[in-house]
Amino acid sequence: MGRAPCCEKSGLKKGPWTPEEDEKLVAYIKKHGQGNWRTLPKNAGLARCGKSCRLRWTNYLRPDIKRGRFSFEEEETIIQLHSILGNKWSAIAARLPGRTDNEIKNYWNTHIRKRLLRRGIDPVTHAPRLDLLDLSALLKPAAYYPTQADLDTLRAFEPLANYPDLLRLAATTLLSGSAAIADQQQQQQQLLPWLLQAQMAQAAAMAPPPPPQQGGQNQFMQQQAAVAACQIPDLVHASPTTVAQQLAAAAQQQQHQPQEMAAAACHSMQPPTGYAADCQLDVPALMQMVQQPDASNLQQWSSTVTSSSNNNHNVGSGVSTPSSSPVAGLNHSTSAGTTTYGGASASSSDAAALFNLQLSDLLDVSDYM
DNA sequence: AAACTTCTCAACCGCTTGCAT
DNA sequence: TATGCAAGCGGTTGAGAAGTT
Repeated sequence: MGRAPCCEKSGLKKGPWTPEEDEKLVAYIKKHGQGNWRTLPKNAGLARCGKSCRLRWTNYLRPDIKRGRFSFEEEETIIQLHSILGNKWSAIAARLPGRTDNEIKNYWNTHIRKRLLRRGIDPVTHAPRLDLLDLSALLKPAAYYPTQADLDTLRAFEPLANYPDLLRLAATTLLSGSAAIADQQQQQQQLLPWLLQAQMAQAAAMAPPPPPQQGGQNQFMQQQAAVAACQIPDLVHASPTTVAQQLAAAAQQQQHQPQEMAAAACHSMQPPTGYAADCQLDVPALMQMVQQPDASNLQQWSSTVTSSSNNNHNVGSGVSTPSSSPVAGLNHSTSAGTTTYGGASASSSDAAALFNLQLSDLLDVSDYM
């Protein structure tokens, strides 16, 4: 249907409001109240469109608007609400008396967003930015040659080589353990479980919109991601049902608004209150699991994810290895302490040497920059 | 002091939603 | 059910302020 313009385009003033205009608008609304913004300008003697009047009133002239800097409490509230609601500025503003959605949006974009980025937190997902991760940071920065302890640390990660996403997760945990800033460390640790969920939701959402004839297949793949999420209850103590429901719901919307859906799916997974959640990543359990001879649980999970990511769709993780990455072509298999990469075999005792070659290949950071 | 860059935020634009007919 | 319209929303813009060289 054709849409009528919100106001007549000709003869209406635009741009900054003058004190006289403000006065007219305030006087009129005080006398007649709000409502019918279309006819208000004419009745109030203003050469403005109704939309402009409404905006001026709601964002600036309203008597209950709080002016001045945002308090620490307000800022914390905004961050927490944003982690839950996303860019729903009006919803956030509804919980901050005296603040307008426009004001909060501006404050977010000019202050909070930058601060989160500086802390290494993605302002969209509120998760640590894994794209900035580098496993080399696991080694002591000052040590040109890694110590035996460093190599042992890396060796412990060897079984994860076939699971790039888990490798990144574990790396994040280790990095957070050595972080200089205490609160950042705590935040990263608390965020990990939620991050795992969010990554999967994000990946499902970011998958290219399917052509009409392939819609069913795409939805199937996203459902598979949800199923995969449910298959790691030993690692992520969250409600798998909830995760699956959220992913499935998100997948239904994906055809229309993939970006918004991603954000919604991530936010709906509510990272822990001030990042405290009812789920926890059990890193020791993760390491124990991957060090089992057959690592069957991980294999099962990983194969479920990867089997649903054919046709170049990386459903398993938001930061899954791209198809161009060396790992995509790895012919990997694991068995009793031996890991095979593309036909080459190495025992655990050779892990450190092997990792020197493989880790950099696994973490192709440039793909995410 | 001038020129330039960066930051801030009020206002606008275009789209969506919800309601009345 | 389809249409028209008002109101609301979120993203973006651009002028002025503030900071830097």
